[in-house]
Amino acid sequence: MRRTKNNIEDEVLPNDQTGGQLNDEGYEGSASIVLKKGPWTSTEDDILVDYVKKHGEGNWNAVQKHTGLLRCGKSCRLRWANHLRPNLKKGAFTEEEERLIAELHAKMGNKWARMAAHLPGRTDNEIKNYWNTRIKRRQRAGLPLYPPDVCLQALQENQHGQSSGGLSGDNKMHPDFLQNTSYEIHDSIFDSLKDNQGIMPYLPELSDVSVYGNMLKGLDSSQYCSFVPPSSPEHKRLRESTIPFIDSSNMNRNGLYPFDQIGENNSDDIAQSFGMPAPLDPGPSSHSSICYSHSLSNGNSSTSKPTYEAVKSELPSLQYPELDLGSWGTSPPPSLLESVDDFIQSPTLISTLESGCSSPQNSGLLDALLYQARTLSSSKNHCSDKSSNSSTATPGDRADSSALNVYETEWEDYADPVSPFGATSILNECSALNANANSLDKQLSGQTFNGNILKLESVEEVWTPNSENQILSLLNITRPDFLLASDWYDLGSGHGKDQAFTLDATTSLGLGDDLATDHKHVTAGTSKSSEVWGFGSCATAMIG
DNA sequence: AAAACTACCAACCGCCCAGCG
DNA sequence: GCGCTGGGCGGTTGGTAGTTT
Repeated sequence: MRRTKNNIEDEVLPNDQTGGQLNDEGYEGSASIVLKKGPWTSTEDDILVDYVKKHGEGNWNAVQKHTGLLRCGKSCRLRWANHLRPNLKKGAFTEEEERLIAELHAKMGNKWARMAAHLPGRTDNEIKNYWNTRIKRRQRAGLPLYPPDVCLQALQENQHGQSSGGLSGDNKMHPDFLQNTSYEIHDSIFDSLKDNQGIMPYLPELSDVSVYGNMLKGLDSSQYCSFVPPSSPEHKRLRESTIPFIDSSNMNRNGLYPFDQIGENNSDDIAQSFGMPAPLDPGPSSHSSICYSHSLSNGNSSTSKPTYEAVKSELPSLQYPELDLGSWGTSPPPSLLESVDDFIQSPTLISTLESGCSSPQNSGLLDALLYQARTLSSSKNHCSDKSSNSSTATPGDRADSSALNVYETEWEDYADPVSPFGATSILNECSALNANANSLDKQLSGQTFNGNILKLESVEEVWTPNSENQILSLLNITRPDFLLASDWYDLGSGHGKDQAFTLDATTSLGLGDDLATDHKHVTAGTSKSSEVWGFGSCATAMIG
């Protein structure tokens, strides 16, 4: 590609390049010099290589001075590091490398440079691009991003590592330590499960944001399935999209609150809104001020300690993975965090929602819900009653949604009529909340999901029962993310995204395996379906 | 066969951070 | 504390190749 392009440029640009270099050579300080951007030509490469041979690496800004190369130092550095330095390994990644990348990503998250250190001849950028492509490809194929054995290994290592102290709550760990305990996420997840009767895998038992975030991220994909180091110094890297504290002004144009602004307690509420019991009584810790840094999503750590600053999420290139259950095969559900950012950062999501909730980009919430539902159902067989009639769900579900029935029609257009289940209940809630969150605040308080926090502001600030903030919890499900998860299921339904979505949404309603089975039936015929739903057993097994 | 579309990928850019003087 | 430099990472761009119409 580039080579080709460069070759072409070599034919076209040399005069320009060489001429410019010659003319300007030695006058780097001149304001008239305009550094070149874009693809490198072979001539430029030669110049740079010669320079490095003579002067060695480093001091890249001097390259232009010494060679007249019209490239900035950084460009020279990148060119050298990514393309010109010796021992670079070109070509497709080998299976061994792929596996290693998966393992490393499970441990490190999106620490491409660190991963590259383990892959001689490969660059961070190369790995990143590969991974991002992998995410798309595998998710599209309905395959788990991480090999099962990698996940298991991660889990084992994590558990082993955490037994020595756990990481939760300590985001000041040295990166190396984090790396060594890179699987703490899993550990935390499962510890949490154990401690909490395994009811709500999402709910971090501790106020460890990273744990929570990673749990949400799950084992799904790249960042979605990455066992990102729970914490790292990089929480500082919170950048753009810092969302100020929640207030009405933060509602988007659709009247939806960005998930980021929702307090952690929402998860409980959300779970309850689906007829789920309050997953956990996290105790004081649950109310601990937690700022779920969205940065978790991209592997950047997160801070497990409470923070009072707005946080921004950093997502990998593929921030809108077309999640499919297959990717869950060995992992916890994908994180809601991604969905949140996606929603916030991607205007297309809004439009998509408006156009029918068919966005392929947001599935985190549904994944989470599905995961919850399955976990819940597996842990509580009695919940299977719900699954028999999803649309009606349990009285609790009904009760939760009943308040929202008023808005049911609003979502009819979005609900797939084919759906035999109560997917509409979710939709109803979504619409209801969306339409009149304030009015429902009191009604539904305590009935919203739990564990679906994407990005949290300081809980102490955000979560104030009976306050406006409480509304936010309800609004969790109003997020388009929640409705836009169809892509996960696209793998099974093929063309029927809407249908698939509806079914899955139903499943997410705590309907459990029965519905999962139904869904499986619906998606039958595709090799993906079994894999997708294999997740349930896998997740259960892991939880167990 | 050709156009249109899509997926993939290499490469680059911008922002940020850490280290150093 | 400030500026410089190197480095990391997310996101984007644009070309190529494959597929579909």
